[in-house]
Amino acid sequence: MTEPREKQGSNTQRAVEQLRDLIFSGVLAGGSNHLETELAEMLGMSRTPVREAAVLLEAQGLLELQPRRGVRIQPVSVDDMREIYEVLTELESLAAANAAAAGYSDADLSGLDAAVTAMEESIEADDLETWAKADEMFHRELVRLGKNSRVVTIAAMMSDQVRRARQTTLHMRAMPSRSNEDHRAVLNAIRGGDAVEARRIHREHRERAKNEIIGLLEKYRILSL
Amino acid sequence: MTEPREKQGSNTQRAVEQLRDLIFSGVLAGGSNHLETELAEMLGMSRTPVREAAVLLEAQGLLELQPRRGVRIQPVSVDDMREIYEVLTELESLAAANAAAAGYSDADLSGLDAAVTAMEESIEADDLETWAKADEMFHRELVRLGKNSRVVTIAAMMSDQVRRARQTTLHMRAMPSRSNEDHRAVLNAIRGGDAVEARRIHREHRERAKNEIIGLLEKYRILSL
DNA sequence: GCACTCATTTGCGTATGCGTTAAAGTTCGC
DNA sequence: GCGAACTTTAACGCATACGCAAATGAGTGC
Repeated sequence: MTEPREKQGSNTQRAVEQLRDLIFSGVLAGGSNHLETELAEMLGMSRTPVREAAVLLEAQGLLELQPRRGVRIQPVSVDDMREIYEVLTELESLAAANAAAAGYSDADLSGLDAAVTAMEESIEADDLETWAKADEMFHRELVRLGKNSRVVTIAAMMSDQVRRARQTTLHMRAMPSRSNEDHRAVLNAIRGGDAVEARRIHREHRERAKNEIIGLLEKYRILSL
Repeated sequence: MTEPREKQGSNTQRAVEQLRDLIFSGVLAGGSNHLETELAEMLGMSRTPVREAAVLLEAQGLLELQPRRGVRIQPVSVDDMREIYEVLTELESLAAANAAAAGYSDADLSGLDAAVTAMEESIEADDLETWAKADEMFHRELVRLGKNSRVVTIAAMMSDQVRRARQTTLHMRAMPSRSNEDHRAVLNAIRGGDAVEARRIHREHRERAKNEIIGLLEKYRILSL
């Protein structure tokens, strides 16, 4: 349940990072199979650390080890998306409620505020890429403020599982004005110490986000990513 | 995010199972350190599969790999318990609501019913061990009925993290009559298709369970397990 | 007695090679 | 031509060994 060990420079750690990058970017496509030896060559190291990285990434739900068929990159179907968003909705809403109950000062909430502001600016500038980064920052900061390290870890895991799909669909979506109103409203509820309202708003926000991305996948007949 | 690979009889799989048993039973005590070589000897295999098992169990939050200090069994503090129960409460309540909305038949709910009945019987018989098993079965079946595989996996992980503590405190607690009334009420709400009620009852049930076990730890000055 | 330096020990991350076995390919019979 | 049986190939799980570096212990000087 820990983050990958902070083994600065170990080959396993490097393999984890590089494999993640390859998975999120789609270079290693959802559903594709790759032998351990192939990946070891790709990453320029022996099979042992690659295998160890794969075990870890399997536990994170990003891939599946299939003996004699190699490492299968876990595709994410529409149903997977539903599941993932369901978990995120529950746990982030909990975090929002906890954050509201925590009595944070304005300084404590500056990270959230900065993310919302960055999103507002990127919407004005029509810059979806920057918006996406700020969006991610908002959600990460939100769960951090909820002060449950397990929620932080699980939410990160779920976000990772859905990352490729979000990246792939980013430019298919409308400019997320409504989304950011929600973010601002959640932040205000937290600032005002209203746990019930923070939870409610965030839940509705996440439900909308789920429906939007699933709607895109269905519209464009994307069965899985 | 997958269950450990179903590699029947592989040393890694065996190591995972045996280490889990040792951890849950307290033989490998929370906070204790064990070298990979020591564990390899204990399990009668070479270090490679032991290390692979440890990587996996680290990802499940049961232990931590500390270079040169070995494998540290993750102790569970009162704060950890709070976190774990918070996650379980959210996700199981979601599962209860989903199960209620799913329109299950009586046959579909027979597993839940059997668990509740077994608990009632073991309460009559003053048999806490049997009650604990039935309790676990109830919770597992509940999340299964919620039909979100990720919730199933996360809930299992959280339950594992708290397993030693529950086992250790089992005989310190009162006979759980109220607990089982809750179980019966949740089942009835699910049977009646009332998602809001199922969620509410289960949430209160889990809150009570959390407060009870934490109360025990604090009463007996048990700082961590 | 304490702090510093150097030498030794040892634990781990990794590379390599071997044995097992599943999968792929080939051959033969109908 | 198709299916079954046999053979070959190769991927993986694992054991072993090696090199690196962190930790420990010993010795010396103040």
